[in-house]
Amino acid sequence: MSIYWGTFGVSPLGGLDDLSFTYVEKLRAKEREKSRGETSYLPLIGIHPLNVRVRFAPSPTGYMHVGNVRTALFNWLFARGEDGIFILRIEDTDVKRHVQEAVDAITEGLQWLGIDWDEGPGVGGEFGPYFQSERIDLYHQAAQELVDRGAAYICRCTAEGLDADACTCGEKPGERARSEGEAVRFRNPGGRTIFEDIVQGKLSFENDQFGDFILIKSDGTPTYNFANVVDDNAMRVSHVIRGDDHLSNTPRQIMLYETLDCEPAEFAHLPQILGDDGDRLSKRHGAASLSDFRDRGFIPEAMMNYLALLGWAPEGENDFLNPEQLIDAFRLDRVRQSASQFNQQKLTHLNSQHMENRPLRQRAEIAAKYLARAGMIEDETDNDAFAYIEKIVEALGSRFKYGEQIVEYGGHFFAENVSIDADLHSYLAKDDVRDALSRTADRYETATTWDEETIEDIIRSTAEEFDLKAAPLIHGTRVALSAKTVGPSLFTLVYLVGRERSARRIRAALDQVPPGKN
RNA sequence: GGCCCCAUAGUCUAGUGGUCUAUGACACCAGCCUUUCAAGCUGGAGACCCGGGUUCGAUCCCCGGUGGGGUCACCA
Repeated sequence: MSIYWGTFGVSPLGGLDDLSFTYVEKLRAKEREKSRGETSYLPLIGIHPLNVRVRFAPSPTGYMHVGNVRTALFNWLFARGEDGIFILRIEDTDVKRHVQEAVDAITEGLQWLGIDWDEGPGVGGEFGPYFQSERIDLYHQAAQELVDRGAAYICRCTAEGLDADACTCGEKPGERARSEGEAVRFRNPGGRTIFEDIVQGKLSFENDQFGDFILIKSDGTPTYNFANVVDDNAMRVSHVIRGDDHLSNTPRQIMLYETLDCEPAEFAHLPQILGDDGDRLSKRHGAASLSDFRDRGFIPEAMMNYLALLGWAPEGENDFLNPEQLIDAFRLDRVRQSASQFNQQKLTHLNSQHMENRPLRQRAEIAAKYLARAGMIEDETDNDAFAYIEKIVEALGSRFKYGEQIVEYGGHFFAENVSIDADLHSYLAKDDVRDALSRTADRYETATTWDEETIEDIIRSTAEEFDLKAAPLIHGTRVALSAKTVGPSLFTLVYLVGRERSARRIRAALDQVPPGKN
């Protein structure tokens, strides 16, 4: 008798023979008895004595969909919170050759977000390899084991026009091995599969509906469901946390666990993430890829915070959490069952909150990067330029909510002139304002000191001189200097634009904008 | 269509068989602050999908309906 796959046996894959499984095994046997006759699996939430081992198992598609990122995040939060192991496994059985860039997109995305893995590409681990394309022999071994036992059979029917029931080519158990061009089918035992999903609750499926599904395709590669179970078992995965689009794969997988004499993992199926229009999130929504957000200057801790809030909520009323707090607060059994829509406004809000927690220097570095990218500064590492950027970012304060925004709010600091849109001309139309503006330009140039106090004094006293309130002069100055009605404190703005340049911009603005009727 | 899942404000959500007159956040509106905007503070508007049943009492439990979603591959 060969027990390659038994939980207690010596597995050629895992190499561990852990007798501590005995306790839970007994309890589960009891549960099984209760649901006699049916293929039933009821996990024992809360008393699982195994170490938590979870995995994120993406297929390398070339980019990181935010839905997948959220799945990775929940796995990671759970692992970190339970002192467990987080595994990264690449499901590339379908990929003809190893696509390095596609794998890089995954690892770089995770690293950027701050998700690290204990086993997987780059770090190894004792349950490797962690690329399915390198585990093909293992799937064949497992499939042959099932064929030998009569739990699966070799099928050489052509794929076209064939449903499993019509395939009559089942051999006697153990008769021979699969040869080139043949598929291996699972012999569906029928009955029902009942299991308790940590998120979705108790679920029940009729097994017959899945037919005799394929384990090994005729080209020799394993199907998703089969490779998944073989790997999850070999890697001792204790909890399978994945999107709920896999819900109906679960009974198939549990059947496989059972016929392989393995203890199924516990399952937690996460609800979908939808676009802001309620449709499935896709490229069409502009930002379905993690890199879209990274490129626009959203910061990882905010992204993580927001993603964690999709389908899950912490206890209490505070949802502004850093990664450490998320790990602390995260509970798998508090995950919701219904889909949620992705809301960029909330993300933006959280991003600005997390930005405020970053030291000025870091915010300035972010700004420098985007200014350089937009071609507004030559060299983002230049010290003088950086010192200036720091002052601008400081002045902008909470207005600077994510990286890309610096171009809009701060771009004019790096230009000689600004162009004033017609709808802002009214700020510069009145004669008394124009005269006062002209006067302040002169006074900037002749001032003996140059600081914000001096600037404020010039503006307020000039306003008085022309019998104006300070506000219209202030507003006119802002438009003349920045071509905007919003921005930092005006006196800071003048100071940062600089003495000569402020004077030049004011005069240029008066030239550019024709006087209007008072 | 079969199977499966889901249903609290525009969005993300908390919540319980009875002070639920339903929690918090984003967005929205108003006020305060202020030179503008942002931020902040204060206040405001805004929701338990529908119909039955169980119950003294249902947002909560059960059934049905409706709506939404997932899945039905030799894709993952």
